[in-house]
Amino acid sequence: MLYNKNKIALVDCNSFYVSCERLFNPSIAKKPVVVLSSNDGCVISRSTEAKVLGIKMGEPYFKVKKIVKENNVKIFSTNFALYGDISRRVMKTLKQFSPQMEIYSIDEAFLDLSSVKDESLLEYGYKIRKTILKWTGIPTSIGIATTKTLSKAANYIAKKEKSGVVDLVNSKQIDKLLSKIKISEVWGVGRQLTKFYTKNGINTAYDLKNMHNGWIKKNTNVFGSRTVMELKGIPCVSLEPYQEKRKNCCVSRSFGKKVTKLEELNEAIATHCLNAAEKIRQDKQTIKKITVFIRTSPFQKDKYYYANAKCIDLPIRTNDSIELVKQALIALDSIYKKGYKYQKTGIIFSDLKDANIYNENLFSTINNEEKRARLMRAIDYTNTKYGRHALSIAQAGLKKKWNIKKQHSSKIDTSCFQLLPTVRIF
DNA sequence: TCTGGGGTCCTAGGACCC
DNA sequence: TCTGGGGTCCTAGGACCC
Repeated sequence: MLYNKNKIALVDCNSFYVSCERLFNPSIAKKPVVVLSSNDGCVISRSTEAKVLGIKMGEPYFKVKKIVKENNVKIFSTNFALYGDISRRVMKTLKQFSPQMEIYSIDEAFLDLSSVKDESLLEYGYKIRKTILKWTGIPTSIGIATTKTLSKAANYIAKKEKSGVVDLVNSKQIDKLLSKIKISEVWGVGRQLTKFYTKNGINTAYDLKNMHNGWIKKNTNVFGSRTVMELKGIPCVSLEPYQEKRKNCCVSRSFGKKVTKLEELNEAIATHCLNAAEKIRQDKQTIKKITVFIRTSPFQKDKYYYANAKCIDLPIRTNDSIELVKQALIALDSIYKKGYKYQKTGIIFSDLKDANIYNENLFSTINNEEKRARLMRAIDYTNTKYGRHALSIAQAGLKKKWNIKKQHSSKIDTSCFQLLPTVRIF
């Protein structure tokens, strides 16, 4: 039988956000470092040294403040402009190693290595790793296997090994390695499935691999079934080299401090709406549905808790900021209740389609449609050239008192000339 | 005091039709 | 008194990912 085995590598950047901060700050190399989520809320990236101190992924910052202080852990607020740019460089470098590549997230990508000989896979992995480190300064781990799920597992092992590369394609050690992986660490097994599997005595990736398909199908869904097949080495999830356009677009933020007034919520929603509209225009898309949601802190689940959302089905598809803000504010007004301390608000655009599909709107309610499209282009152009929010609309407000907290930002942006780090030579 | 943001896919159940 | 069966489509909510 002539049969081409899949060979898939998963390349994953180590502690990606921390590594990005370290690029321009040699003094924090080998020190405990964490990066916080938006609003300095949770820990979302940790250096190895910080992990050793017991700081957990996703933990609220206020809960680890003591450890941070006692151990002089370096803290950074998120700087997505920086991480996004470094990510682009990593991906561009990676692309040279395989024409078939799927960018899976900001810090990882699947590579099709089917054209590499079995015996050369490990060596090829080392070469990729070395090149990425040399060209971008970012350390990576690489797992190579015959399915995506197995390459994820290989990557998990690689993260713990000094060499940083693990090849399972011809390995006789697969079962031994899989039995070292806790069930909760398997790709596709989240909190609920972990609970269910452990209850049924399935504690490792190896245990799961050996389950009968019938039992899995009966007790879980197609997802669960797929994961087990992939662990057995049968590919069920294919590599997707072409990035499809998004189907939804969401912009939401927690407030820097609690908000009670409708006027401030209006500003926030208008601001989020403008950001989301800019994104979909960039992708040349239009939308049909718009959802606005507000909520108080979910950690206060009593009479002080309130959450609500309103979805508006637009009469015509559009990506016009002014029209979208108008509709969003109507939606917000319908769900706003006085007397609550709001913690977060956001906007979701759904039913996205390519703009050129519905170019002509027979019953357009927006007058001078062509003129408005030109206005949007002018706004986008100005904001690209002179910085975000250079041109906005009045409803988005100027003071933005509700805006997020960001107390520890490195303020470096490698895609903006003014925010490049400077080097002084004495 | 202080708990992120942005996605995808699946499923159950309701609305609706004949 | 007795109230079908089968299909599609849509939506909200849940689970998962990083």
